[in-house]
Amino acid sequence: MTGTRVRVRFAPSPTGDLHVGGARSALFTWLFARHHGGDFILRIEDTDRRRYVEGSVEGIVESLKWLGLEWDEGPIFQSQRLEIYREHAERLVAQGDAYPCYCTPERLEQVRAEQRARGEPPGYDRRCRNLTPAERAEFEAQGITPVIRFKMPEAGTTVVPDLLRGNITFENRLLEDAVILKSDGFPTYHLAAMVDDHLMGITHVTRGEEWLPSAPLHVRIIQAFGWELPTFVHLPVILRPDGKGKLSKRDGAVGVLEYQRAGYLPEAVINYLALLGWSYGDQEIFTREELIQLFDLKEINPSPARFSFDKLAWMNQYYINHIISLEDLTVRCIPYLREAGLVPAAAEDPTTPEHVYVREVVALLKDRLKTLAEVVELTSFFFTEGTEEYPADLLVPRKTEPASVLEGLDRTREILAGADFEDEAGMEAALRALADELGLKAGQLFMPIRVAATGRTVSPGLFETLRVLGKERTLARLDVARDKLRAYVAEQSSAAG
RNA sequence: GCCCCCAUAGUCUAGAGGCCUAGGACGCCACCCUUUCAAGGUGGAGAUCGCGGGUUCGAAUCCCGCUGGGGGUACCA
Repeated sequence: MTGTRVRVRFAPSPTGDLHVGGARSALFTWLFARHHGGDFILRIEDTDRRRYVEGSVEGIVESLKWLGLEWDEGPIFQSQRLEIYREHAERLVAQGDAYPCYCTPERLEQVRAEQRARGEPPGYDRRCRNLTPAERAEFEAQGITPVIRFKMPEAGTTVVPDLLRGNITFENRLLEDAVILKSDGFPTYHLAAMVDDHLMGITHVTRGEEWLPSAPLHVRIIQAFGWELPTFVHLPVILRPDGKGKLSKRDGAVGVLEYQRAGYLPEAVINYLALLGWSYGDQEIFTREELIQLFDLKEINPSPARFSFDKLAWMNQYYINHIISLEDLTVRCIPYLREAGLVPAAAEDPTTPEHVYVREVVALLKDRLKTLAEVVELTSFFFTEGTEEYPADLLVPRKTEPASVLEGLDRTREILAGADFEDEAGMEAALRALADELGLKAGQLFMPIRVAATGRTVSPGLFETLRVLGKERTLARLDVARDKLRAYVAEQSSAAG
């Protein structure tokens, strides 16, 4: 297969949102294609009408686009290729490699039940494998639409070559005659995927490890057609954080689009997913280009890995704090702030004062943001006239007298009224001196100011916050705080007295 | 039950016979920085390399068995 152009595909079935496991398969496949300058094809395996979920194709497409995994061909829908699969199934029947089966679901279920009762491995008993033409005609006369089953050899072994695990040998006698064409005329995965992979010139079949048990069937089907085997790469499954089974929707945020909504960066998600089963020495942070250059399917660790929400969250924060630029972060935060109604549309234009202001705010949050969505909660007070409502006692730190806090705020207002708000160091020096004079620790003075200015006890650095807030709003908020505190002190003393 | 895959700290992993007194990262703990929260810095706890046999002068690395975990066992993918 050396010398041929690499062609790979991502082939999800439209049964729901694209989840992180599927996204990782797509990523590995895409990286391999890009590394080799090959083709990445998107194929939709919609051959089960019962499990089809409306809108999931759109979701898959949106997810892949968001992650930046662009495809070169497709999406190709298997449901539009039914004729192709039917012809191939008929060809196998004509060659004697497949046969129509008229057994009812009820009979199959009964057979399985009996096998289980006898402790035998369940499987089709091949009753229709050797029907006489007369028997076949009889079933046809009854109007039964048959399924087509593939004839597995009854003895010997089938070897599946897997890129990550080497040759895997299966006993043919333990394999059954699987259905390849259903009675509704749709193919099963086994037929459709093999036919498409061949017709589309797929060189490397990347798919989840859950396909390993049916791989010998696939090998036999391909051989029955006389086609060349592709390179099989069975990617390890992703396990739940507790390791108990495959990761699934029940385990929390698992859909790719959920991460988009929660304010994760696609590059962080990509980086995290790449590290789940693949590594490059001690390096952990990779640009997309580095990933393309360094990635190799052969180096994938075949053991299943658990999904860690914690590490993904860390990765996202790391990208926000250290990788992307301030302007980039600003641009990405604006949609969240817009949606919350905190900033005007003008902020989207980088030449406007509104945009510049958002950037100043975001600059203060760059080291604190874990997700983009958090920007709303963490910065809302920068975009409103006053602060949100807060209880008066929030202004009084532990082990501090309300009266001295009130005095501190009064004096602070006087000092700040005459201060240059662009001079953070100057404001800090003046207020530190004030704290000294009042016999307070810096924190005992700074916390009330913080609460007055922001309405909360957690915020960016105090003086940069004041600078961005500006004198007018700061003084107004200090006035509100002083009134609130005076009322509180009065209430306390009357209660005490 | 049967078949298949996998097996280094709580988690993701480095390691392809001697470089390993097993390296990195997340998480955890402590200290430093410090006006809160983060970020950052320094240090720490945490792995008899699942267990038992081999092979070898020498094994986390090779072989076998066991155990554990995972996957499959559909007219689902």
